[in-house]
Amino acid sequence: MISLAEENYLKSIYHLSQAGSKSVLTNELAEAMNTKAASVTDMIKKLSTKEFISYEKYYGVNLTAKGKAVALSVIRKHRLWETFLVEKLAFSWDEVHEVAEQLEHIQSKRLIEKLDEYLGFPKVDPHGDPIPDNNGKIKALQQVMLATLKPGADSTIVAVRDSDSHLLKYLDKIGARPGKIIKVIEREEYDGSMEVSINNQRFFLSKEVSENILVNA
Amino acid sequence: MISLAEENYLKSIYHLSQAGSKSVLTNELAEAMNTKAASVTDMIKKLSTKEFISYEKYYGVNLTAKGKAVALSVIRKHRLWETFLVEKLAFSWDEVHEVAEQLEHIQSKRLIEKLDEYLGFPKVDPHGDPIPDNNGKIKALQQVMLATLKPGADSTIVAVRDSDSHLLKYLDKIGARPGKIIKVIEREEYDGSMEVSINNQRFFLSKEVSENILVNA
DNA sequence: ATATTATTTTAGGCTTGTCTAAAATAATAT
DNA sequence: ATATTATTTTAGACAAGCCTAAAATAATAT
Repeated sequence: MISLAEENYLKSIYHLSQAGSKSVLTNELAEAMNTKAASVTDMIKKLSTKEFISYEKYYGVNLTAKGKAVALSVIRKHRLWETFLVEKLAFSWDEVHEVAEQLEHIQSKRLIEKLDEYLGFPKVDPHGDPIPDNNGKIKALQQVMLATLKPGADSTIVAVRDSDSHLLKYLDKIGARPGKIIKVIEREEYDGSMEVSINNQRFFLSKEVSENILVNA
Repeated sequence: MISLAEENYLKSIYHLSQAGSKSVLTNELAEAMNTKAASVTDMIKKLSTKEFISYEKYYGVNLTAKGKAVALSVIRKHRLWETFLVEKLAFSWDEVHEVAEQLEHIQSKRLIEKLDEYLGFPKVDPHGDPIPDNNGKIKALQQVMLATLKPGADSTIVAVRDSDSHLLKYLDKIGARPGKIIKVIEREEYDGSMEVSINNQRFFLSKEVSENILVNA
């Protein structure tokens, strides 16, 4: 008995608590959920009563084991559906997110088991993000922002952080996909931009872009 | 701008108006939607304002062209997803309905186009029901209830009316699937039950069952 | 240590979709 | 033609999830 809105909040809390290691604050969550702080407080209370999160007034929230399990199950579904859309329906990389946001809420254990099997039990989704298993176990990838690499370093792209469709389209165009090798040629200190090579082609990436590309540590 | 509840109402109205040829009455709809007449009246007003139905107080509703288009689009999605579940994910016939009830509300034109293509542009779903095309055209099958056939007649099963999972399981067990040939051996007048043969095996079917099996006219 | 600023919560209200109980209307039986 | 019964609508209420504006609390600056 968990609503769509509740699932989305739990998923967001999970992602935000992965980013920083502290409690997730009301305003952070409001921004992530595209809503107002007051609405977040309402929902937080509900989730807390249902014991999906622990909540200390004015000091943010943390997922309980129960809440984390829900979040990971939603993420699992999201990533399996994204894989399906790209591998089977020939969606391109940048088109899948919105649709997967809907599909992730379909309730049917059997469906997800069958889908997983149909896809050959994939370990990562098309963005390179790991797919949690049936028990909510997820392999933490050793990933760092491309932005942090020094000139001369080369590394494999494992994931893209933002799911903004303009970014994904751009990355697709220059061939910056998970699995690809990327090499840092030069880095400008004053604005954090860098020149890189992918497939033996050179590109300039702004700091915004290079912070969104995650590579092997 | 159409909600899940609205889509479900329109779908139900469509199905009910296929069954009988008159306006769909509030109580019929209430029963079909598993809700109360007062709730139906509320929703009917909203759908009427939005011009999905025409509504005469106390005399029931009819779909407008606009409303029919929505209903058929939902039905199209439902039937394509059912086909996917059975053909690709190896669901059995009787398991798909519930899941398809959820999947039919996913909003993405592109997804449905791709799914249709992936399935090879099927014309009927696993229950033998026709799949409306992209423009909402649906081929009306010439179908009659098995219950109306006379002894000696043989005919091809084209669809099953009720989607109750017990019924579907039972029909699956005796091999009564769309495409199969069924022959009426004998019919009891007093209770409407009949003896039939499928795959050269004989079965007794109650009137309830034989009214739910639809065959070629 | 206190004042200012930023964040969070509370209070009260809105919409959607549901409900029950009562009133209105239509259908049916005498 | 009128009374009874069945159906439908109205009225008023409620939960979920959101909102704005105001109040409370925490963080920060002096």
